[in-house]
Amino acid sequence: MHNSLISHIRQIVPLEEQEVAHIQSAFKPKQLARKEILLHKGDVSNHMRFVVDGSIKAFTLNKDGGEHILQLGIAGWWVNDLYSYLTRTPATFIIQSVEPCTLLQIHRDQLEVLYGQVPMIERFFRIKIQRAYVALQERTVKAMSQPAEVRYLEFLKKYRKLEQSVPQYMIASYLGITPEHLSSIRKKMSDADLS
Amino acid sequence: MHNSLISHIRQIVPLEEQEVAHIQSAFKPKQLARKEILLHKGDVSNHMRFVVDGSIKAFTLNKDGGEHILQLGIAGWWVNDLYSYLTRTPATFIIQSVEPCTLLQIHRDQLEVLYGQVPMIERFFRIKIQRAYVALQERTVKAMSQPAEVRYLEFLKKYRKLEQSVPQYMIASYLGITPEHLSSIRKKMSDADLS
DNA sequence: CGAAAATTTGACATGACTCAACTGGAGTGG
DNA sequence: CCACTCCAGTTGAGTCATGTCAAATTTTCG
Repeated sequence: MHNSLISHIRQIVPLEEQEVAHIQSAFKPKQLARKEILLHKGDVSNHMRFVVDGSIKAFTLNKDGGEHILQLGIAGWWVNDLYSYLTRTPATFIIQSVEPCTLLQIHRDQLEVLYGQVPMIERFFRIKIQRAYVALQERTVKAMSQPAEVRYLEFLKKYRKLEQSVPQYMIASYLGITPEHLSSIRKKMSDADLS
Repeated sequence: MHNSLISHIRQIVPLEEQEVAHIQSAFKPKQLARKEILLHKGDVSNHMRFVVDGSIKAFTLNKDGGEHILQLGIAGWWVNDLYSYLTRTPATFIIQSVEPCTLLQIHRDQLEVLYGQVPMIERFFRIKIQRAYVALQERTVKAMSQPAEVRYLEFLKKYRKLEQSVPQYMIASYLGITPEHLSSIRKKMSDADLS
């Protein structure tokens, strides 16, 4: 069984050995091929999803068919349309694997049962959701106040691993710029390095 | 006593008459003069705050002293550093009145008591927080994908009243652009109207 | 009324996008 | 193993979006 989820949860809340067993049987593994769609726009998201391996994205499409990536996920990350999950309303995002991907997911109903067995899990998710909210606030402020180059540098600092796991044009989409523009930023940076 | 809070809550959850009384005694009115600071950066936010009248903003300062407004609030809105409130950590935002302002606020401890008296209130806040999250997601995507003129037009449609209640340079800050740029967008729009 | 703040205006510089062409690597089928 | 194709990434030219700065004008508030 995958241990990364357990150690991930233990970074935030303590767990008894017996509780670990409950968690491991409540989460179901899910394999995704490359570019497989996990959640379609308009469907209700009924699972919380943890990435064990591979990479995955959550995005919207504009009317010209262009992607706007809201979330990128690799090993150790949660990916979901949280609003759809919490409110049982149709998803506004599409969730799709980038590379072949292994997830652990738990259904909403099963999670309710798990809350009874492992009370700490409720705290764990409350904390994760709060952190997601504040991270989004920070990203919003920065998207509006900092030029793309600065945002890219911060991205590199924070998500070094992610940068190596997803193609560059998706990072551009995540940053809210065109692939060409990101390319020119990278060129400018490497030119500056040589001097 | 102010009734706007009660009718606001009743738009989302039903309330008995007795519950209304509990709510009204749990929330305390607070008067603010113009430009009065309600929450300093670094303090912990201990209240949920509902605007009865006037206008108020939540913002960060960059190193040059420039404001970045994350939230604007007028009558009928909630304004808070939600993360600080939820996690009892130091606030990253400053909350300050724009115009003289009347709030109704409830302390965290008092809210716990109120949850016992009026269970619907817990659902009410859960729904409000979820909506805040999805609104922020939408704003983030649009900040990165749409030009300032489009964002301003959407702002006008959604927040007509707000536009008349706060100075233009704050709207520019909320939109993530300079006051000069917003001014030129408005000029272009009014020029186009005449043709 | 007078001072301070907010808004407008215009000239200029930089950021970012579009489009088109090119490069280079990863399959794929012969 | 080679030629071919496809796709990601790069490059450059031209254009539009947005920021900076300074000055003029209007509004607000004491």
